[in-house]
Amino acid sequence: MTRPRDARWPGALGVLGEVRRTPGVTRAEAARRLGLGSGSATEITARLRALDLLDEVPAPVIGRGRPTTSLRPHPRGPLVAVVEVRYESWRCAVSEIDGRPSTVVTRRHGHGDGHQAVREIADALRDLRRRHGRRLRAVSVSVAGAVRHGRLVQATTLGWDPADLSGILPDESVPLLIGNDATLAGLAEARGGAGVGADTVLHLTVEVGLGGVLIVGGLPATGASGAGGEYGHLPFGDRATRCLCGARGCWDNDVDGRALARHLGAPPPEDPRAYAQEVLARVDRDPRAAAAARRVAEALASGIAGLVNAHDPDAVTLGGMAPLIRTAAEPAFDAAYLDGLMDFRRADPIPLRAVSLGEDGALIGAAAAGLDLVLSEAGLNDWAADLFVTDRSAR
Amino acid sequence: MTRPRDARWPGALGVLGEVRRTPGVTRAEAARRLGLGSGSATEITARLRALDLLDEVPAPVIGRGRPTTSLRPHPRGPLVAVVEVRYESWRCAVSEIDGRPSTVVTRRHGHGDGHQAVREIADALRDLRRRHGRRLRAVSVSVAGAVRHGRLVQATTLGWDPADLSGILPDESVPLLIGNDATLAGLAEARGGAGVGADTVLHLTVEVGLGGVLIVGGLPATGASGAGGEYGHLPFGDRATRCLCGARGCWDNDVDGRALARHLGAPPPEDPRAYAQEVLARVDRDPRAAAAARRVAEALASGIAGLVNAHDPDAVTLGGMAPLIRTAAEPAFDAAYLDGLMDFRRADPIPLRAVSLGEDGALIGAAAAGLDLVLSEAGLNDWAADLFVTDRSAR
DNA sequence: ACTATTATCCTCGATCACCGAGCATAAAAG
DNA sequence: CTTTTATGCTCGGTGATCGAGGATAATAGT
Repeated sequence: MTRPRDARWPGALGVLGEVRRTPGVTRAEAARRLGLGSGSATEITARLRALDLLDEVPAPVIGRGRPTTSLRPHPRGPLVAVVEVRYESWRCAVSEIDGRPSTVVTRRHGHGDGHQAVREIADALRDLRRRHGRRLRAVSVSVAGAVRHGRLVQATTLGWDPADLSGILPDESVPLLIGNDATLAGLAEARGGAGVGADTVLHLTVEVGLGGVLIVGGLPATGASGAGGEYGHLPFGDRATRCLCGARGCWDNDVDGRALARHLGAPPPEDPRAYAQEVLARVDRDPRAAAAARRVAEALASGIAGLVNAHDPDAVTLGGMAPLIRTAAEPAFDAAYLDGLMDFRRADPIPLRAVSLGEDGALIGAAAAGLDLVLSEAGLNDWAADLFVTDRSAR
Repeated sequence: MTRPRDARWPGALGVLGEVRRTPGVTRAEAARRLGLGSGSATEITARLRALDLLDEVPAPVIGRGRPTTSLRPHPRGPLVAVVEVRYESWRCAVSEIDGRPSTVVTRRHGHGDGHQAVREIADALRDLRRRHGRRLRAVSVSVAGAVRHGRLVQATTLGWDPADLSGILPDESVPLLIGNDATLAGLAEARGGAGVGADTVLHLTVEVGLGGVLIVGGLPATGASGAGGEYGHLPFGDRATRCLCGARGCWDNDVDGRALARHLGAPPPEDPRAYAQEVLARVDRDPRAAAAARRVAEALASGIAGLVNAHDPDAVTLGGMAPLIRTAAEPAFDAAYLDGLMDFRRADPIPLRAVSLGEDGALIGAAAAGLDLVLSEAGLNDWAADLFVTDRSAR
C-alpha cells in the first residue's frame, strides 16, 4: 500500500456542503439537490464513510418507498474548537462538521486582565487537544475587537493587550483562526440564520459601538487584512467629534449606550450595553429616554439606509442591541430609514430583519469559518494523509 | 454523428482565463501557471482550436529550446459587442475573447434625446449582427446611470427615459447586459488596471456625482439587483440637504463640479464636468478656486478614508475627476485622508491610485462582463451547440 | 557544419470520477 | 399478499487528466 496522492474531492465537497447546510439531510435528498445519480451518491458516501468523514444512520421513514439514510458527522470525524471572547466572559465549544457547536466551558473574566483569561482558554484548548487528538483540526476564535491578519489589533472595549491571543495555542500543529465577532455572527446569519437565501447580506450589530460585515455569496468581504466590516467608523456623524479609533465623525459614537448617555446629559456609562438596555426599557414612561432613543434610532436607521443605497443587499440582518433600538423608537427608526433611501428603493424597501441565531451567532460563525478551512480541498488532503498514517501505525 | 452532450469544460476555462488575463500568453506559460502537464495542454488547446475558440501562432523565440506558440483569439471565435453611453456621446466596439475592444463607431448625441441615440445604437448593433452573425454572442452596455435588474432605472445625468435601452436589440437571440459605467470601469481596473493583484479593490470615480464599486476576488459586489456601488448616496454630507436621488446628506453633492460652484457662490453649472475642470485648472492663480477645491478634496478624501475603514481594501483606484481633485489640493486631500483613517491604519495607509485604463475603463469592463457570460460553462455549451449545427448544415 | 543543450510538443496507456441502465431491496398502500 | 413507490447497488462506458518516454526545433558552443 502506497501513500495516497492528493485527491481533488469532486462531489465530496458538494455532499459535505449539503450536510453543513442542512444537518441530517438524507442521502437521497442531498443527491437530488446536487444533481447526482444514485450511483455517484453511493460511491461518494462510501468514500466519505471510509475516510471517517460521514456516518449514515437509517432515516425516519416518511412515505412509501425504500427508506434512505441520514448523513451525519462521523463519530471519529474532524472537529473544530471554537472560542468566543466577549466583554466580560468567554466560552469554548466543539463542533463536528455539521457546524453546530456544543459548549464545553463558559467562564467570566475580569475584563482588563487578558493574561488570566488567555491562560484559562489555553488550558481549555489543551484539554480538548488531549481528549480528541488528531480529530481536532482547527481552532477558531471570535473576539470583540478589530482583527487584522489573524491577529487582534485593537480591543479597546475588552481592555486587552492585542498581542495576548497569539499565545492561545502551544504550537502550530493546529491552525488558529481569529475573527471579529460581528463578522462571524454575520457569516452565521447569512448562511443559516436571518439571511438564508440571500446572495448579498449586510449584517450590522450594535454592542459597544457598531460592527458588521458584507457577505457576498456566502463569503464575508473581510478585505485585505481581515479587518473589513468596521462600519462603525464610517463618518456618518459629526466631523468635529474625534472617535477613540482615531478617525472623525464615526457612526460608532451615535448609536450605542454612550450616545444615549450623551443625549441624556449623563456621564459615559461604565457598561454601555447594560446602560442602553436600562434606558431603552423605560422609553414608555420616560419622555427624555424616549427622545434619546429616537435620536439614536434615527442615527442608526439613516446610516443603514445609506449602506443599503451603497451595497444594494438582498437582506439586512440586525444584531446586538439594534433590534432593541428599533423597537424602542419604531416610528422614528422606520421614517429615518425610508427617508435615507434613494427614491427608487422606497417602493419596495429591503426589509431589516433581526438576527435569528441570538447570542450564538458568533460561535456558530466561528465554527463555519473553521470548517471552511477543514473541509476545503487542502484540509481534506491533510485529513486523509493523517488517517493514512494512523491506519499504518495501527497494524 | 450525434449531438454532443453538455461538456464540463474543465481545464479549458482555465486556459481561456489565462488568455484573457494575459493576451498573447504562450501555451507553455499558460500550462505552467495552471499547473498542467504538457499532455493536458496539448489536448485542451487542440479541443479549443477545434471549437474555433483559440488560435495558435508561432511565438517569437526567446532563448534556446523548442519554440512554443502564442494563444490568441480564433479568427472565427466568439465576439462581444460593447457599447458605452456617456453624457453626450456614445461609442460601440467589438471585442474578441482577449477582452480588448476595438472601437467601431463613435457619435455625439444631444443629451436629452435618448430615442435618437438608442435608434442609432440599435442600427450599429444590427449592423454588427449582420456582419458577424452567430459569432456575436453578447451585447454589453455601459451606461452613466443607476442600473437595476439589468435595466436602467435612473439616468438623471443623461436626461433619458429609463425605459429606452430595452429597445436596443431587435430580439432576444443575443443576451443583453447593462451595467453602470463606474461599476464596469472598476471591474476593468481591478482585473487589468491599477488594481491588478489586489483581492479587494475599492473603485471610486467622480463625474457628475460619485460612483464606484467594491470588487472582491475579481467579481463586483453589485448586490441584489445590480445597483450596488452607489457610494455617492452614503450620507457623509449635511443631513439638512436633500439630494436629487431622494435621500439626504449624500456624499454625491459635495465632491463634484456642482459642489465647487456652490462653494464659489456660482449657480449650478450646466456641465459640471467641464466646470470642475475649469475651476481646478486655475487653483494656482485663484485663491477662491483653491479654497473651493480644498473643501471638495477634503469631502472626497474623508469619505474615502471612511470607506477604507469599512472595507479594508487592498487597493483603492480613483477615476474620473478624482485624481484631478486630489492633485489640485494635494496637501488638504492627503491630510483629510489620513485624518479619517483609524489609528492602526495610519502607519501603513493604503495607497490611492489613479486609474490606469483612462477613458477606456468602462468599455473594457463591459467587454469583461460580456466575456464572463460567453466564456462560462453555459456560454461555451451554447457556442459548441451552435458550431455543431453550423457544421452539420455545411455538409 | 556539426554536436550538445534546452525547452517544448506529442503519443499512449493508466487512473479516476461520474453517469446511467438494469436490477435488487425495503417500506407503505391496497 | 400483491402492487406501488422510492431508493440503493452493480457494472460497463465515457471523458478528462496525468505522466513517462520519445520526438522535435530552436540556440549555443566547438
